[in-house]
Amino acid sequence: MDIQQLRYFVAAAETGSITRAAARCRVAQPSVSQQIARLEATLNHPLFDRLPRGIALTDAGKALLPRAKRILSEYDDALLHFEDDLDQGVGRFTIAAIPTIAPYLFPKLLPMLARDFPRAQLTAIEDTTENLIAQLHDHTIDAAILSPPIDDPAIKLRTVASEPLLLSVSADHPLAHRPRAAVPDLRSEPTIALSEAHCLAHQITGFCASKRVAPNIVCRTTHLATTLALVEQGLGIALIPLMAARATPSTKRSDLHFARTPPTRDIAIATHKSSSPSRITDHLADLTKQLCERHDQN
Amino acid sequence: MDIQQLRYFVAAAETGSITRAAARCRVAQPSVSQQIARLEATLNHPLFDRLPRGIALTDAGKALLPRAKRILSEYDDALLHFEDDLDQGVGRFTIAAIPTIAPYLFPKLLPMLARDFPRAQLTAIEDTTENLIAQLHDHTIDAAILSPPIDDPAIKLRTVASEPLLLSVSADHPLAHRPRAAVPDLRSEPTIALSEAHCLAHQITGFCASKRVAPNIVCRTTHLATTLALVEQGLGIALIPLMAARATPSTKRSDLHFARTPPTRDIAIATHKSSSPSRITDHLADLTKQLCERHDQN
DNA sequence: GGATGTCCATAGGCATTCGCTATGGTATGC
DNA sequence: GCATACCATAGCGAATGCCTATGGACATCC
Repeated sequence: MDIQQLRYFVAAAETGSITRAAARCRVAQPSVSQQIARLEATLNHPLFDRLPRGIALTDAGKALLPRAKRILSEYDDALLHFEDDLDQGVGRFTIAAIPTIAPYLFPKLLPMLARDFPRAQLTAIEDTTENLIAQLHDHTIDAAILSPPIDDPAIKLRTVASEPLLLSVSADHPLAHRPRAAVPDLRSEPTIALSEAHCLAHQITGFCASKRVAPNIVCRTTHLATTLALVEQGLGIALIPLMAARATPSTKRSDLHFARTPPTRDIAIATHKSSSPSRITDHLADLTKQLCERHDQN
Repeated sequence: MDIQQLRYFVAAAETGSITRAAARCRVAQPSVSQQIARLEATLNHPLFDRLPRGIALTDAGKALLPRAKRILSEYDDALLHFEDDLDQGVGRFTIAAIPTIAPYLFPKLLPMLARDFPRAQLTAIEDTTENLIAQLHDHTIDAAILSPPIDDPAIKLRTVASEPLLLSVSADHPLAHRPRAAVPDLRSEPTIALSEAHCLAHQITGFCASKRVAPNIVCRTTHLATTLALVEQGLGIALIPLMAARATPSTKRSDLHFARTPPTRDIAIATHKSSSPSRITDHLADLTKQLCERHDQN
């Protein structure tokens, strides 16, 4: 039983004649005879009564007809709408971001992506850089939003933005009402840092080292949200990304831009090098860029 | 693009490997490679990225996957449920009856048939014997309930019942309170007859001729319902089938059985000789027989 | 870094299948 | 009884599908 046989069968059922079915299908009459005979053999039931003037469905033929039509309609739809589906990004896509990005970008990003690709089946994942790279390797995820550097020749990076890190202090901290922060402010102040599982922790460490500042780390948290809460309670100061400051505004905190040579982190879309271009990934990059630029403007 | 190719495609997408897909489908690996390559060629898009360790879906592959699954599921369901459908009488069936039967049997018969074959798509037709025979010939209808004789070698008849004709008179007619009717009662009484398009009219004419009675026909109606209405108004008497009397009881009418040698008509299921046996037709015959016998018992 | 293993693609051979033309058989209708 | 309409069968050639064997690319292991 294959598609062709079903097509011949439906044509014969609808025209009531093998000859007319052959004409409709643009083949010779014996081809239809043969395929219908073969179909009857595989189903082990005659599908038509052979009349002197054409054919008529048997009970078996009547039972098969609606199913055959459904199969053919699914089949034809597939061929007809495949290109449209492709343009509209139909299919299952899984995107990911690191924990210092996901909670601040996904709430805006995912609805926008779902709006622009309403027929896509989107899944979002949050994990560390290391795990995301591994998942890109085995193609569990299609794209990851993370922060360079990534030292893996199999990973393709598209840097879409660069965002400053701000100095976040409690509202009643002496620095709170200064218009700008400066690197020396970091010195000896009690500082809240992130766990070293996060790349942001290493980026901050690198920045401090380059400025010859050794921060006085009094606490390490496993998530930026915790860091912010601790800052608000006055337990210390912290360097936080712009998107975190913008996404979780608070009157109990003051987030200061650095006056000069601010620390920054890049935001990049990572994909596997062997993946072919993807409309959704491209659009993900565009949207991420837009969102980061919007943060910068305010 | 055929079923096999789609099956290989889905297997490859789900296992992430052409080799594993081949194993799952119990064929050699090159067969899967080849069919997927062919599928990609017909769709004009690569469906997989070839990785050093397996394969991964492209956007095109992701778009095709849900449609491929739907096609396969319809296809597999068809093969799996075909026999069940056949047993349950799935399919479109058209049954018919002549106008002196249809209004009295169909209201009970069709619901019973629909109950016993809930998945059948039933259509009922009412037309004259002549037209029904023609429709049996071109297989527009599957079976017809009518009354013999039918003189057509291509039509197969199953006589399922024989019902008496009753003498129907107005409630205030002198005959109304007689327990039985007799043939002489027909003589010279004003009589309502059916149009000669109905076989019942001919059957009655034949009966009268055999009894040497020439009824005094004062009116011909095109439908039994009209005949009954006229009888109730006292415009004349009429011979009506038992089922009509039972289905439309009225206090304004009295329907008398004949004491001896009552006129009768047979009820038969007509099918085309070249039709193969049909569960629904068989059951139609059973139900018709039951209904007629129920009339007889009351 | 060379050997090994894994995985997919390609080549060539074999059997099957499909569609075609030609023809036969059967019932119908004039 | 002949012509017609319709389906089935036969036989042929082309195409297709699956197979085994092999090649090439990349990763892994010692």
